[in-house]
Amino acid sequence: MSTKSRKQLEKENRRELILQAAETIMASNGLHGLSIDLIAAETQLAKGTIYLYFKSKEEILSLLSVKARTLLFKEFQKIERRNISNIEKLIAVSKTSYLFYKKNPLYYDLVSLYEVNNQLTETGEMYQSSENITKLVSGIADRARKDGTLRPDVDPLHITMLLWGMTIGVLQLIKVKGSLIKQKMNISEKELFDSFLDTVRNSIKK
Amino acid sequence: MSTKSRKQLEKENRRELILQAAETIMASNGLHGLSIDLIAAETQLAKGTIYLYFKSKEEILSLLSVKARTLLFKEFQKIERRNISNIEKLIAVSKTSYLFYKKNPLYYDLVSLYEVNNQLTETGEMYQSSENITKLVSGIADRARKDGTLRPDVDPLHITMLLWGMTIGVLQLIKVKGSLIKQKMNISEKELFDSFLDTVRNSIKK
Amino acid sequence: MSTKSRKQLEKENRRELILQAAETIMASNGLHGLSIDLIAAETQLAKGTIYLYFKSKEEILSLLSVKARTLLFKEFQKIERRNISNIEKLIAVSKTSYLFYKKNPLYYDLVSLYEVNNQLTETGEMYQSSENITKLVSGIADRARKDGTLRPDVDPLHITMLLWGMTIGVLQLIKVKGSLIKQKMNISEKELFDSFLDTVRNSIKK
Amino acid sequence: MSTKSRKQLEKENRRELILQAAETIMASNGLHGLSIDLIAAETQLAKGTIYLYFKSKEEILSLLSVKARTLLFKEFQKIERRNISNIEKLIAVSKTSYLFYKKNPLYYDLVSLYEVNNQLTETGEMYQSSENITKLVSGIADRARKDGTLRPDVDPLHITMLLWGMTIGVLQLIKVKGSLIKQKMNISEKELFDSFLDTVRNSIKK
DNA sequence: TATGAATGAGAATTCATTCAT
DNA sequence: CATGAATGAATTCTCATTCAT
Repeated sequence: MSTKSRKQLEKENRRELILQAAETIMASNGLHGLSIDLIAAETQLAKGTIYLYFKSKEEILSLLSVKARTLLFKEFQKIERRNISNIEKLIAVSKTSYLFYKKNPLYYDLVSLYEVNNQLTETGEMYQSSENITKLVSGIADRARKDGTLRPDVDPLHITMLLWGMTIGVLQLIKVKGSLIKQKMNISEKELFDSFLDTVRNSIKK
Repeated sequence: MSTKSRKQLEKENRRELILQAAETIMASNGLHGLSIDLIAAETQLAKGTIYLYFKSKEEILSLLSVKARTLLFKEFQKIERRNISNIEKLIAVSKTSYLFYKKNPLYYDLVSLYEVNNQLTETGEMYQSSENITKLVSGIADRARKDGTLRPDVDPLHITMLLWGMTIGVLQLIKVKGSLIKQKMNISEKELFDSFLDTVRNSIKK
Repeated sequence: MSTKSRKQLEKENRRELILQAAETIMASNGLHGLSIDLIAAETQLAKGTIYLYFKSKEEILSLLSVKARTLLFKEFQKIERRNISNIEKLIAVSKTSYLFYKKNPLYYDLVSLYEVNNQLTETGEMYQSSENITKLVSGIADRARKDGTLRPDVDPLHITMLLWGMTIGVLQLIKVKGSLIKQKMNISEKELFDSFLDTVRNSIKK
Repeated sequence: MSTKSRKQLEKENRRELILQAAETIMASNGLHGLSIDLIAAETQLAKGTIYLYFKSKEEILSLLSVKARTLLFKEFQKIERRNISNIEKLIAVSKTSYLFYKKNPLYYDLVSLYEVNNQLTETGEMYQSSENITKLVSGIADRARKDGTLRPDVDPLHITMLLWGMTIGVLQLIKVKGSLIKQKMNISEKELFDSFLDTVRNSIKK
């Protein structure tokens, strides 16, 4: 489809290399532990070189955030192809988010970074990646409404947003307090999240 | 119970003074706008003095977070005294969180700071303040279970944690994306949050 | 006189292209707004290529300074052809400098750059362009001396240098403080410069 | 008059130390050769310490510029007390500038820094120091007008500004081209400047 | 010749924390 | 207890110049 010159490809490789390094660093230092110095050290590149490929640190974060959302989006697309009811697809959106978080904690952080931090300004691309997810989920919700599996008093667009918000919130809870909950209440992450899914199901299923 | 010496009391006054200053600063500069320099300026104390009362900037944030939770806890206590069904009290927990967020954005940020940021380590006091809320809410949930207004398949402890997680998540969503949602989907904050309350109600009411 | 090979000519074209680009950039960004990166972008040449034609950024500035002086020199040549007394021609040198400054602020900056900044080292070519102006002006001064219109106690060579120095100084004053002078003292640029011309006339006219 | 606490004095000493260091550096590296790093090295202070005393590098430059102007101003004040005609006092302003430049080339650069560079914004203090000089000189010019020694067609305010501009210009010329002029034209700095003084005298003396 | 990726030494500024007084 | 001067590592970003291809 796209015929890229060798130059172009090499450039993209470098970008990818740098993004990889940024991921590695964030994976061990946390989102806020990223600095250009560390990226330079990790990639064995000069500091200035980083700026040949990205115009600012924020751009790097942005792109990783988009990447993470895109990956999540792809997971969501797989749901669409499953042979389950639309209402179960909605539930699957939450479930998939959970699995995504378990598999890629860093990516999950990146997805929620811009959901949680209102200092940063979303770029067009970021907005787009967010929009894609919204559209996909609201599509499912619409169909669930039409096939009568969604409670009639639930607005498809509202539940789309709420599902996202609630899921992010519960995952944060698990992430930050998970071990405490396990220890003090003897509730495992898995159990708690399953309860969440039941809760959601109860609230939206006709 | 505890007989505090004059010194002890003075020490606590100073601590209070410093915390107040920190609040004032954050109220106008945002959570990230807090610095020890600014606290020193605001309190007219020397920078070193701050460190006599608090071992780090993080401790100050911790304590304010505790304070914020305590305030929220007090709001929750008022719910207990209301003449509504236990199930409605559970809903009221979410609703109260929303009102609290609208009234005290700073406190709300402080409450969620440690829910959202896993770099920071919770102190015993912080844990306690969190525990208080949990106990209060789970108490309501237990009673709702006993009086039969809570769905029998909903675990009171589970729903306690989930309610908290979901609420925080939806409030974050509103906070960060609220204006976008209004603009693109023409859904007001209030509407969305009301939908959330309905959603919760649907999912827990027998 | 000089028979240049095609290569030589092409090389000169490239140099010219680069110098043009530098001018364009400085015209919109100011003298300090020039960078090799921008020149490369403007010329569509690679950064390294610039260094094949000029050994440093400083050389480019030097040459533009020469060009600017050459342009000024040409303006001065027109004075020679005018049908006015030699003493008035000397005054016209200052006047012309003012008009040149108003018309080409960038060129004027370039002319004075090396008059004002002693970090930079003048090249032979730069010296020559400066020399040309000096010779032209001192020629006028000599003739003014011979035809008796120049005060006899004024050394032609001295006044040549001084006229240049004073003019540059007054133009700098106008450039940097012009608006302040207008505002605080209500003296317009034009008025001030006319006073300067009168001052000069007074001091050199017999 | 002013009773300063020991603290205050020490603080001022530190500021003075830093300013001294800045001067030393600029004296050897030129005005543009100043950096916070170098100041830190020269003073044996940490970089951050510099910022305890000055809010920015620009403030340091500003203050040195003010200092230089103030020194020059003091020299000008001595002129007022001399027993010479007002017209000769005006000439003495130029002469004094020359001597000041010869004695303190760096200070001279600092005085002209803001006369020559329109990037920088003058602070109130800077403006004041400039104003002081202007007032002093225009006072002399006014008196020269009143006692009839100033040409009646010369506006005192105009000549005040022009004298300053012309002097700066001629000193720049001497500074940048002085050795060249000596070499090529065999005119010494001193001679040239004396010619300048004659020129000024011719133009303003009745 | 031409390229342009890579360099890396700066640059200014911030700020939590320490420690001698 | 109280001070506040001092620290210095960290941070982001720039840009003239070089050099392998």
